[in-house]
Amino acid sequence: MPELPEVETVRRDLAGALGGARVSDVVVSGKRSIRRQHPDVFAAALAGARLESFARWGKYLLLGLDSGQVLVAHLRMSGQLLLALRRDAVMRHTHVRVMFSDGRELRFVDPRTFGELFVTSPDLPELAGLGTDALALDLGAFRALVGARRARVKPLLLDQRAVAGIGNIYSDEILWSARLRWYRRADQLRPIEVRRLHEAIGEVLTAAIAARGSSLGDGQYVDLAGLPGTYQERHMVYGRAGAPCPRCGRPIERTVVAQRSHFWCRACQR
DNA sequence: ACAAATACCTGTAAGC
DNA sequence: TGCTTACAGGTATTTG
Repeated sequence: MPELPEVETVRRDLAGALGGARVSDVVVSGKRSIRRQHPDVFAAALAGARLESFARWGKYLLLGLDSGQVLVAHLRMSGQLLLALRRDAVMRHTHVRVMFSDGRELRFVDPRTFGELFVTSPDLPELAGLGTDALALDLGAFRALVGARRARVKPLLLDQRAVAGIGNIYSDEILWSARLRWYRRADQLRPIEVRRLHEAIGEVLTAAIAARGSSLGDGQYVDLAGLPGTYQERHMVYGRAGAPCPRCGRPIERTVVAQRSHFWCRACQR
């Protein structure tokens, strides 16, 4: 579910709420969420540590600890990080509770259990191969990347080894903004089209962050306080099959690309 | 060397 | 009112 804008929203919330907080205890009730290491190893690495920094790389959250290690979180499709008080009722699908010495706690809730948390060293060996963050790519680097890839643009935007952070919602919004069809080959885009695509990535992701991300009808993405974002109100194509294109009025189409829904406008995407 | 299919899960909505 | 099916923001692995 969450893509770069949603993860960035949670990152900012965490930085505002938990800077300097000290972990007193960790409870792992769903060990599938801690599958890269033994839950006891995970808990021991966190116990007594203080949260010092809050970074993001693509869709990964990187919480730096005063021990020098890093708590890594990926929400995948249905994961949520929620700030609670220890006395608050624990909702269904809560798999990990990171308790702080001041009575607050960070809860990892994840119905589909695809998400995960782990503690690792600051060189992040598990993230080797992850591409440059989508908001850190300047035009020159983006040109070099795109020019070297034969892939179609939509699969390329979704490939986290190429560019990190873009998922199914934002790839469609970006392609609509750049007026490009999904199947255009990256290395065959004209220079002006590469420029439009790069600009669209920055504009769409930045606007979505300002709106605190997209929350769809099922309420799966919420911020640290459990509140939804509002960027779904500004989706131009995603989830709007049959509705008029905001640019030209022709109906938005839905087609299946690489087993995922793809929303686009036949008239103004070329 | 690729792309496509599959697997991992639960919840919800739509169709019958 | 059920019951069945399709689909969902992601990604690692297997298959072709």
